[in-house]
Amino acid sequence: MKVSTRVEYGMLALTDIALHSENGSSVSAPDIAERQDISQKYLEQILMNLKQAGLIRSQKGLRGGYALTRPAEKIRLSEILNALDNSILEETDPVGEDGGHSLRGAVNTCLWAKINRSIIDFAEGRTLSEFLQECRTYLAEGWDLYVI
Amino acid sequence: MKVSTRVEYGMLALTDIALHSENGSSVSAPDIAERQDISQKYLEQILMNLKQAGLIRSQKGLRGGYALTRPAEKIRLSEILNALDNSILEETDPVGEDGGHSLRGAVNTCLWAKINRSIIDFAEGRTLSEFLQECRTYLAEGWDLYVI
DNA sequence: AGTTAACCTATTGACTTAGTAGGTAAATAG
DNA sequence: CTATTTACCTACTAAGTCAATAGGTTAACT
Repeated sequence: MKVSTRVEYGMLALTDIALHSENGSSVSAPDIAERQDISQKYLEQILMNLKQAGLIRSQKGLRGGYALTRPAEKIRLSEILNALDNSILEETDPVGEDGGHSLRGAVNTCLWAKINRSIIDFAEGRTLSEFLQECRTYLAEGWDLYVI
Repeated sequence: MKVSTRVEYGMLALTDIALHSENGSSVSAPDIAERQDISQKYLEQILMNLKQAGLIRSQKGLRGGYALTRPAEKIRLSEILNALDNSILEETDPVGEDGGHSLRGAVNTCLWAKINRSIIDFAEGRTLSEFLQECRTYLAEGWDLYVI
């Protein structure tokens, strides 16, 4: 499955913010864009999505930027995906125009609903902090994540 | 997650063929299109994909049509999806331009690779016949699947 | 007052999706 | 042999999405 750059950049941004903000300090969009090699203007739009979803808060002006509104343990992957992509976690409607009592309804019920359930369960069961932990593991292995 | 009409119609077509072909008889595209309410021309393209993938064989001329090349128990959902959609079961490349040793690589490895794994495992573990069984259950409950 | 950075809106080029359209080639029935 | 049926093939298109780019305005800090 292909993942959109919006989701990918959003994860990069959240990770960058989490790893760079010390005792509540903000991380600016230009800094994130520079470190993660993302178009700054595009990143700004993505950060707006994350803010609207309540995952980050912002501070204007010099030394401004973005910070998580909650500890990373309380940010679910599902929240991130919903903020950045309105289809990936969308449940298939098992009931079509005909009330679901059709072959089309059966396809949805028997297949897509189950695939979707597994994706949603995965996304709801994972948090940003778990991902950060895995990143730290990679860092310990000598990876260069451009984040420290 | 949104499923393409190509995949949806392909499943409908295979199901229709499986439920309508008796002792190896063929099911024609016009008949499938009529029963399942799909554009015939569009359906033809989809059936070509399924044929190229070796899931159905065809017979031209009057009383011609399509039939499964194998019993439904031996047709995996993963084969169907691969025939109709070249991205849904595509694995995320954990290694990017930089050899994967970046935050971007970590995102891919830690998240998408796992989500993809679960989708692929599901698709490889299921067959068309299991789906047909479920359809028959719905039929027994009085659904009108336009297939019998 | 000047700089920094967030916020907002519009536009664009490339690509994909979901078909439509118009044929040709082969098999069969009469 | 001919007409019909059906599969097969290729081109096109209208609409929508994606991934940015562009050009500003507003707020905060020094």
